[in-house]
Amino acid sequence: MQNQAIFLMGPTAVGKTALAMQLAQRLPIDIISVDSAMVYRGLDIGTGKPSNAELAQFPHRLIDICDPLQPYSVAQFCADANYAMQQIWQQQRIPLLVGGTMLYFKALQFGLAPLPAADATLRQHLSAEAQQFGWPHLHARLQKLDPETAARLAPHDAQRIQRALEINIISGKTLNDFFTQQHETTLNYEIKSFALLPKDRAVLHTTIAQRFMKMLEAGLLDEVTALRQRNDLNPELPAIRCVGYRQAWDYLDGNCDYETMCERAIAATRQLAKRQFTWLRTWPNITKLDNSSKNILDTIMKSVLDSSNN
RNA sequence: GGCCAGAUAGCUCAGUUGGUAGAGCAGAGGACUGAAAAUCCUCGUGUCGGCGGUUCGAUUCCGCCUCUGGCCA
Repeated sequence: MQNQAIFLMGPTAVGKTALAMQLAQRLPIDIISVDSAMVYRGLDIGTGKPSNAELAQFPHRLIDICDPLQPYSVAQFCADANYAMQQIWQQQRIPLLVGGTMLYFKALQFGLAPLPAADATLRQHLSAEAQQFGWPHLHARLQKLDPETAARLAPHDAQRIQRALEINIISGKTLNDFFTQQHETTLNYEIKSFALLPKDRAVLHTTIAQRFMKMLEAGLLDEVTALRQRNDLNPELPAIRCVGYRQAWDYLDGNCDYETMCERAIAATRQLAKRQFTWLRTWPNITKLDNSSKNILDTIMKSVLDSSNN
């Protein structure tokens, strides 16, 4: 029997976590979180992490594995997730990968090129240079070092220009040099992919707004205040750039009023959901499920049990 | 009640020396290889508050009205 894994994707606030726990109650599965924000310790309320009680009943791997001071990465995720899946199969169980970080799913399923790792010092230098001369200036520099990549990047795409330069400076090679080394990954397991989607966008938008208000009631600002009191974190860090945390941090800096902070955080959440829709719209071999329909559990369980019997 | 300032895109506002208008935000679509809850690209027709007047032509000038601020009574 071939190993199998269940991938459960979907935009923020559709109910992925609740569904995952329902499945865990009915099937021999272990949950792996696919979420670039839940990896950080101390970011609980704003990331919609399951409660301690829920985590005790349904343990999630890859939650609370990283300090907010240290950036997590897609490559680290692939290593961690593959390791976790091996463990789960050894126990004769099925991994359920659930979350909304679509790049992580993509990298896990389709692989990554053997690129050099991030270099914090080099990034600092490049950022300082960009601060002074602007990203178009660095884009022009990339044009000389790696014209192919420069051609497909916009002059203000700070993050990708920085990464492309970083790779070139460290290795002397272009991005395409690495991409051609990337051979198609052959997975030793079968993936069952599901997308949990809302029946319509307006409903999701309402849920998103209500959910943020509940997060505030649950003490989101206290949580952010505690992070600020560490004195070693700053808004440039990936953890503090997370939706909700970034806006709350800015509010606590005194840069906007409470109402504006709420509006911005909710809008940022909607925009996150929109980007997740874009990934999902053309995702290959995926079963799309309406989160308001009754037989979601049956659909997934039938699909999983069918392959187990083959 | 009188005076003044406003009324323009879903929101905040700019503008047209009279030729039917454009930014930011929101929204929509898209891209995405070690920061991805990130980063970036594309998309702007709306009785220019209402009714009249002047004019070849009014969102723009004039009058009245409605509404919203502010000041004076």
